[in-house]
Amino acid sequence: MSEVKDATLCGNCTECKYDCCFSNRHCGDSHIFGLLSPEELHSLMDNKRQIHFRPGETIMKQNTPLTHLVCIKNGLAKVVSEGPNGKNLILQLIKSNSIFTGGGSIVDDFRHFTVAAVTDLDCCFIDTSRLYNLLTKNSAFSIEILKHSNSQHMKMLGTLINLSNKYMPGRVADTLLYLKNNIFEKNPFDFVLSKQELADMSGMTKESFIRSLKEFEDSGLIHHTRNTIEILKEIELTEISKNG
Amino acid sequence: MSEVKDATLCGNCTECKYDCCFSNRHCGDSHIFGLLSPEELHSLMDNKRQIHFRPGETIMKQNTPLTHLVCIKNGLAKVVSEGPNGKNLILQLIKSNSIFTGGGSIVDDFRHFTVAAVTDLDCCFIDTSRLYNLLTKNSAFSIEILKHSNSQHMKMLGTLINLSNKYMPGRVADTLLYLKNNIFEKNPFDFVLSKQELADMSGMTKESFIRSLKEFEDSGLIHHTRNTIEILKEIELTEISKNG
DNA sequence: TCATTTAATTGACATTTATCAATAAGTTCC
DNA sequence: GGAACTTATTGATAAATGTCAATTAAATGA
Repeated sequence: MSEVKDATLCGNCTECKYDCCFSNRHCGDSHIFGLLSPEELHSLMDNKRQIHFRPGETIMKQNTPLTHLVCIKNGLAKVVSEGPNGKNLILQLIKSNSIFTGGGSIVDDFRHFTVAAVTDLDCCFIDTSRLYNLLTKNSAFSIEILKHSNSQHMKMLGTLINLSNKYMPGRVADTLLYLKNNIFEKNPFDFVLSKQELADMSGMTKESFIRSLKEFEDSGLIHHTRNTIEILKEIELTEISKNG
Repeated sequence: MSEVKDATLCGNCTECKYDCCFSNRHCGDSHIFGLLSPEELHSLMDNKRQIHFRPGETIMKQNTPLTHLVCIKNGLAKVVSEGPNGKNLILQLIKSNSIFTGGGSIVDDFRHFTVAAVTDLDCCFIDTSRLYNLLTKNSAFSIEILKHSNSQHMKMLGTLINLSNKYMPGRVADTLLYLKNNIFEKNPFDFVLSKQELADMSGMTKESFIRSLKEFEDSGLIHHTRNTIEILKEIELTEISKNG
């Protein structure tokens, strides 16, 4: 983890014009930061720092105090719930231009998840107390934050309900479709994730994941090499996902 | 489902003094409604109606449009995710004086869960558009709503992570401790829930739940009759819950 | 009260999934 | 290029859990 050159510090607004949250004024699909006035935005971004992470590095650690939100400029991150007995569950992946609030914000102010870099990644940290301060001042902004928060949790619940309702093939199908349609958005796609990580996304052991993948390959539903997966029969795969 | 006498309609503020959300001005542990001015509260409760439900009746049905929030005055409700293949998962129970927003509010405005009465139950419905209207006007209120929303989801995620990380004995132990400490708050406790429902809370079949319960009985951890459960060794049970 | 229905329990068995061990393939570093 | 290490794969087996059928107990309603 290494800090980037001074220019990324928002000393004044002209300089940070090209900075992630400021330049395009949104994170992900919800245009959260677009609702702020230049002054408000400045107050939020004032002491923001952009940090680079290497693959595998931890960005936020579960159970530590939640003092900052993270805003991902580019790269891919994973949200992991570290269970007892070393059982990890990857709840979601976070792409470029996304803000991640971490769920516990406002409630108990500690992190319920670990967030780690999957690829090389640049992100910035936003002081939660500055954010909370804005919530009282700009209601359109706070509604957008509420919306973002609810949206995140609904997605996460979707994942988790899938995990507890479906057998392995359904869960693997879910993971593959999620990777293709939501994360990499092409087919075939290269994946940076290890088989262990894919298994952690699917709530199973890596051995089981590999076996399931092999069955899909044998049935002609997918084609995979070491680092790429191609979905050949998406409809059938969707059907498997539905039926659990 | 039957509507109660006119007095519960908030025609004017004097009359609804004893009504759930108005009289004590809070729902559950977060004093959400206490942050509203009398006028704001009135605008929210204006067309509120209190409805009685019989055990088993559906209060909100999954996948229907989310037009109202529900505020439970007394009785016990269950929040159910209805999965494919008829597999239900009870995500949480809701006690008296709780507001339930249903998660999808503001985001997609349809219900992601079914809510059903477990016992006889009185609740009132609050128009979401009126609530959203207040969000823009009263920032303290909207922050409290955000807090409540986050809190709900964190609890739900806790449940679901338990479900996907633990083996059956751990999940059953969780359910028993949850019932004792969070819902009925006494020991032994009578439970109104069927074994099927307890199994749905624990993410397993009723047969598996019963077997697990029997093992706990044989080990002297609990004592249970048809409709009551007594936790005899809470520390051991907590240990089982932790170890999965 | 008895007949009918529903819920709870038990047992035998099949299926799903994890675990452990062994091997193969790829990476890294010198 | 090769040793040391990590990751991926496969197989054999055990453990966890679900399914199905049979039985018992309780609740309901005429």
